[in-house]
Amino acid sequence: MRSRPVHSAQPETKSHRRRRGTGDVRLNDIAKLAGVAPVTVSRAINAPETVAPATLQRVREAIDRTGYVPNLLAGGLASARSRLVAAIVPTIAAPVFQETIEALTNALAVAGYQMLLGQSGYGESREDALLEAIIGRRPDGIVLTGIMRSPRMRLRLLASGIPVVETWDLTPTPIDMLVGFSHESIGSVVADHAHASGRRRLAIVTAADDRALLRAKGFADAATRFGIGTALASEIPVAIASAPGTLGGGRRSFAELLARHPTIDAVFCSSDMLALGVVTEAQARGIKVPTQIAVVGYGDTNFAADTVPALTTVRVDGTAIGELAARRIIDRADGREGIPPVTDVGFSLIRRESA
Amino acid sequence: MRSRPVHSAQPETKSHRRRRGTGDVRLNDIAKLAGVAPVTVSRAINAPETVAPATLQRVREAIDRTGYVPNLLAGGLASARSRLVAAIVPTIAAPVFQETIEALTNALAVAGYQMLLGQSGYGESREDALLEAIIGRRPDGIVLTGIMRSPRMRLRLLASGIPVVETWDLTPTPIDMLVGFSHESIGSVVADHAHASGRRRLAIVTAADDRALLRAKGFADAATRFGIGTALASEIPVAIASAPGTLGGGRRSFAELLARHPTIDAVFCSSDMLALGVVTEAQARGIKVPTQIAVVGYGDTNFAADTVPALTTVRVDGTAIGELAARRIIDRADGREGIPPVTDVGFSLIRRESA
DNA sequence: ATGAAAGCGCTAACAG
DNA sequence: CTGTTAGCGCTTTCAT
Repeated sequence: MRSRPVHSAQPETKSHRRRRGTGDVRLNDIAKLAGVAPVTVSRAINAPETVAPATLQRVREAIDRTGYVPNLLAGGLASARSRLVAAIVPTIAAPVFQETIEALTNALAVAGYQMLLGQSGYGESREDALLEAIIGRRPDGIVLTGIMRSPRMRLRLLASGIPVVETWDLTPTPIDMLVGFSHESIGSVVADHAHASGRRRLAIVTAADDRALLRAKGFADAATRFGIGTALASEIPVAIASAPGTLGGGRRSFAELLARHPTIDAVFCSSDMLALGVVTEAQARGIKVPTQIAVVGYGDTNFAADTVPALTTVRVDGTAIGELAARRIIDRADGREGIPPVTDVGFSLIRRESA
Repeated sequence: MRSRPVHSAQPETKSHRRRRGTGDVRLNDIAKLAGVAPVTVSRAINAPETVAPATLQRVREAIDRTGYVPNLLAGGLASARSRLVAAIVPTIAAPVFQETIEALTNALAVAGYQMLLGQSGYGESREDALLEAIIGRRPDGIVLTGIMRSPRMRLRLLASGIPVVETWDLTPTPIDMLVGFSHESIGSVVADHAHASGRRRLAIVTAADDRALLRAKGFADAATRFGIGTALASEIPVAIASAPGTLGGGRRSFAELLARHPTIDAVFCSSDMLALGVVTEAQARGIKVPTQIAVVGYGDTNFAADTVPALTTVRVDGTAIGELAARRIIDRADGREGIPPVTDVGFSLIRRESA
């Protein structure tokens, strides 16, 4: 089967005929080597403070000598704590979530947890299988980027009894816990800014994505309250690009928008990449940004400050979201009380040159 | 401890005083409901073709009725196959690896495996802990993005006996299996292209990253073979930006390069984002691309085709890498023979407008 | 095609 | 502080 060298020959220490797992040295072997009972080794590893220093020393030596790595599958089964947290993202390619995933992975690693990563963005049937596979691992928590909309899945998650943190959104009815912010508020704040800057013919370029559409809605609603929009209609012109937003998508959407509404003077984009596309297309056509048209992005991606002109955008602290999500799960696992079910991390409008 | 509703009350079916895991319904319960032995339920789930249709039917009904989800921790422990594959990336933020991770996750999910994600980019000590945690889960395979350089870690991986696939690089001495391509060849091919286009004063903007430096080396070596470089010296001017490469980093590096070597006529960048930065800085200074200076990127990121001018870049099929890596691991797990230890997926130079 | 028995490697519970 | 005992929930082996 395998053909690579293995640490040492199978020790026939114990049973009569048995199969054996990948690892060759077990807790028991360490116990024998150190001259203690297996439990003591377990304690030395998981709760060193409950073991006498001298014993600890002997156990540690035995571990170092053998290169023993505890089998966490067995540990998880016995303790009903897997020290595993599942994160479900629509797709790994979405750069907005990266900061969150990165912070989450780190915070979990520091606390001795591993992260199981799943992608949900492949239709209902696959999503069902994904959830099944995840629940089957009995993770100590599940972090969702974006709230879960499918009622079936929500029910399944609830029934599983596993702590769930939904993120990157705000909903009055979270499955369990939530760390996010209001997308509609963002749209509203951006519209305020455009209005305050004297813009009156607003438009939207957005990716076809639930949360992006929510921001667009907040923007459109606010604009409508101001009584502004295109020249005649009170409706805000919208161009929808396929998700995820790309530079090319931004260019094409802006071109399309311009063809239909040549007089627009501000565009709110659902991502910085789309915004950069709009700026690129504007420059290619000799339209001045921000003089003739203001452009606002979303995400404060690492290029936003260095484009020409520098992008005005909305920043969300993805790192904070990841860290808080980790904290919520760990607190639950530790049986802590009084964990806030909903946390709003807010956002900020970063004013640069493009608007 | 937990305060959310749980599926049903704890069934006191079995033991005298016992603790219980998260899930409430077990294989045994299904067996009783369906009127069969536990093994039969196990078979119905893992090898349905070995069970009589009528029996299968009854078992499936029982599963549907209860919402039973098998405990994979227990299954993994008993079978010594965890159906878990670990992927280790330097950081999640590196966009080049996204395609690979995405393809890997999918290919694994389809085959019934889950992916454990770990970040190595946080220094030796953390890397050690990471590896320990991963090995402890007894994954059926480990995929490394980039080869592992630390000898300690290489040894540890080897000793674990777990199948390993190194990716995104080519080395004569892989730990186990490898799916990658030659970074030096890329540099060499780009230098050829620059030379063939009549460029004679070449320069490099690179992130401080092992593989990027390898491409830079290939580029510099080829240029030296042509006897070209700056006006006098045969050394190629290099500006090093901190990893990961950003648009701002590209702008600053290019400015620095220009200050030292005002006559350069071609720049090879270690990422498309850096290349976009170079183009941006050039435009801000009124330097024409490609007329006055040619710019080549790396990655063929989704914006490369749509910038002005469109970026000439190097494309690597990250999806193929991910899929092949998954295949290698699954083939190993299935005990297949004749798995190629090294696979070179190659790359291609995408000629667009910037060079 | 189905079942009985025996663990996989670890930890919780209850002493001492 | 340390040990004994009894599983965690599943799959393997061997038998029918």
